[in-house]
Amino acid sequence: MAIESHPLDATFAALSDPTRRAILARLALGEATVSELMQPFALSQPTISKHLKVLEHAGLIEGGRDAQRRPRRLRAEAMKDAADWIERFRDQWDRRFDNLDRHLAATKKET
Amino acid sequence: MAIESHPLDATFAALSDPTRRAILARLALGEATVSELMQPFALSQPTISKHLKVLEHAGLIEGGRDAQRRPRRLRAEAMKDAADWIERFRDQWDRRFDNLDRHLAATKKET
DNA sequence: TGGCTATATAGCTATATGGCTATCGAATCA
DNA sequence: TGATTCGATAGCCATATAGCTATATAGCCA
Repeated sequence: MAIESHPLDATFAALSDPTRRAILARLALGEATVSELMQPFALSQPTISKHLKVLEHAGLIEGGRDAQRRPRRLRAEAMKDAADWIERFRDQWDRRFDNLDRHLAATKKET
Repeated sequence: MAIESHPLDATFAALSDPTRRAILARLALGEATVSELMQPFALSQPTISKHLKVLEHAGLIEGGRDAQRRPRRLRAEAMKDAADWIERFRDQWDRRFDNLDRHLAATKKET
């Protein structure tokens, strides 16, 4: 691993777990407490809290407080950074540009 | 981890490493051999090969063969799947919708 | 105060990951 | 053929991660 890690490392790593993606999908509908978030899963509460910590570390969520509850909500900026990185490849799939690219690469090799 | 893993797990996990993202960026310009791909990094050849295997397993690249060379090229479909997943959150950042969302959540709580 | 509810933290285990060196296999070239 | 080049594979190590149970902390309520 590199000495210093890029913010996108943590973002994409956070997105690589299905439980965390489901949590994010839920939070897209509005903020939710830990109890609410753990509801759909057959996982222990500490496990969910750990996932939330990963998401928070990646900047994908943030937490408030409401008495003894710690409602989490989405932070869209980190998601946007990930989206922006992927967007650079858009033309490669959008316009079947990958086929064109292969053709160009093959053509260039001949010259 | 879940018993069966979603394809997106591997895709996002592959994207979480800066070396692999750099490799993908390079491949966006056209296909390249292992020797060419390892050039920008202070990493051993087997390490690069391992990264390539991760990318291939995630469906993000594919390999051809040209004599004893194994040129890799991008596979845009997997990238598109990742993009599509993230896109669902677009309105959350695009139109400052996260602020509106918070307002709605707060309002709903009052009723 | 005492007890209940909501969440965090500690500490353990098993597995996955990223790095390395050493070595093998296959194709090319002299 | 033999040497060289390109790349894959094996095997090792250190660290990170996902899960668990047990326990601690903090706020609310009777």
